[in-house]
Amino acid sequence: MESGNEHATTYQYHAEDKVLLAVDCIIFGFDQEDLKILLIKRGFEPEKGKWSLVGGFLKKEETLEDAATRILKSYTGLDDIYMEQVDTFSEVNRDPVERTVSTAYYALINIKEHSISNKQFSANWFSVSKAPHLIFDHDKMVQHALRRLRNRAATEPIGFDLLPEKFTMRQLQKLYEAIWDTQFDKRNFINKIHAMNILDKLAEKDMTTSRKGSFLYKFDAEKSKAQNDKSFDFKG
Amino acid sequence: MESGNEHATTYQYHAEDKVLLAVDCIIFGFDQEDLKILLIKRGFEPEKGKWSLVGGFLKKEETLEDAATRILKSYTGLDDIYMEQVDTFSEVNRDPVERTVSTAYYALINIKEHSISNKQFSANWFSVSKAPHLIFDHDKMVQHALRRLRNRAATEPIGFDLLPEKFTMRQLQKLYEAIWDTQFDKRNFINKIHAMNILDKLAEKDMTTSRKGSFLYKFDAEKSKAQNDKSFDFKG
DNA sequence: TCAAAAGTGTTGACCCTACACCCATGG
DNA sequence: CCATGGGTGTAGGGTCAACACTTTTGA
Repeated sequence: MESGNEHATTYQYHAEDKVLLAVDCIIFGFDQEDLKILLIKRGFEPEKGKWSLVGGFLKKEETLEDAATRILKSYTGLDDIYMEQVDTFSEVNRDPVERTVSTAYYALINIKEHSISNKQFSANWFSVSKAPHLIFDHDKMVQHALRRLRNRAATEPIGFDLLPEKFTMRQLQKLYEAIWDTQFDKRNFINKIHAMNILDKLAEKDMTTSRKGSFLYKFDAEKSKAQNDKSFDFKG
Repeated sequence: MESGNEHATTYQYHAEDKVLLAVDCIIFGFDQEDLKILLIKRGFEPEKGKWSLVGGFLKKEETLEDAATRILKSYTGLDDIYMEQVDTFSEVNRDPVERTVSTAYYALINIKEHSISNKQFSANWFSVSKAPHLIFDHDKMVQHALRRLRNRAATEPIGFDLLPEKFTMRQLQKLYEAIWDTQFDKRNFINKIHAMNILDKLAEKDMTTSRKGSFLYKFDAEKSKAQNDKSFDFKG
């Protein structure tokens, strides 16, 4: 139901207030070590030069998802990034220039496999824990997105595409540790992952990080699908 | 970050498209038996006379939360209902009249303790499982809200205020069964609830449903607070 | 031969599930 | 005395967390 002149029986949408609708993109990235977030330097007043999320305004003929995709690409060159909605922020004065409601989207990507081809806006990765303060309510948005990400990581095998195609258990563990900002016992971690039965262990080893070398694994989409109904439940 | 004329260094928000922003309220209620949802009859074209969620447009000077509260009150008389955001729906043609983006909010209330004082819009409770088809994308909104509600019920002691102040285990079980649309074993249910340690068992019995009578319980806010950190985890 | 990372199993505690019978009472 | 709903306990299996030592090999 949408109504305006409440309780009227004849109705004209055009009597209603219209507002600016924006999207802001919280792009998390992983670089085999830290959970990072992508920020750009705001190119106009107010708050020109400050670090900010990638964001922009919704156009009349696109969905919020489309807007997020378009805007992300236009500021960074990042393409084909699937984002999920986080929340919509509507504090009246969240943007000092003009009433703007903003819907936040997030994604988690592999830093190495996506290049920031547009350098114009100084797009840059920051450790989540060391990121600068952001403009407006963007810090709050990041917090919400982080919560959402963790929820997600707890219930679905998220993030195997953040790693190289072949990865070591150690790398996978680092990813989960970065997402949860904590440490896991490696034996328990491996057991948990094994129990999920969604990986293939390869014969190859990665020799770059130790003399002994560590076995490589691959995410197995088939297996994962087979496990789909069984509830995935990774608790930090 | 909000931008419009992308990549411009001087910037005027007013060049941007503005759209109508609506809120739709998914009000779940419980009547000691079924999980219900509150619908009203749409009073204007298009889809006049069809069942619809309670909804309306955001005004410039209010937050979405405020709008949800105002609109819910204006159509039903319901007051003091705390709603949570579900999602924002932005399909370009979701409303055939005009481009409208809508943010859905939900709440869970005790039907008996809140009266629908405004009869003008035929506000009516429907069993979630037997509700009529709704206009626009409202069915989808309800599905999202239901998912959110279950998530919530799984991780927090939700819904004790849906029951009378004093309630029986049987009633509480019915509530959880309604939310999850399933059946629980009563012994296991009681054990689980006891383990949470958030209820007081009273000396009184409710004699209305059986000859033996069943003990009444009360939600104990103190205890609940004490358990707060410990993770609550109710799995259907 | 040593340093550095990889790999590996077990035990105890707890939790969850499945399951069936007696109790109290009003009629 | 009986029909109805209320109440109760346990045993077995599975899961989780805690925990320390051995292996490999390049330098």
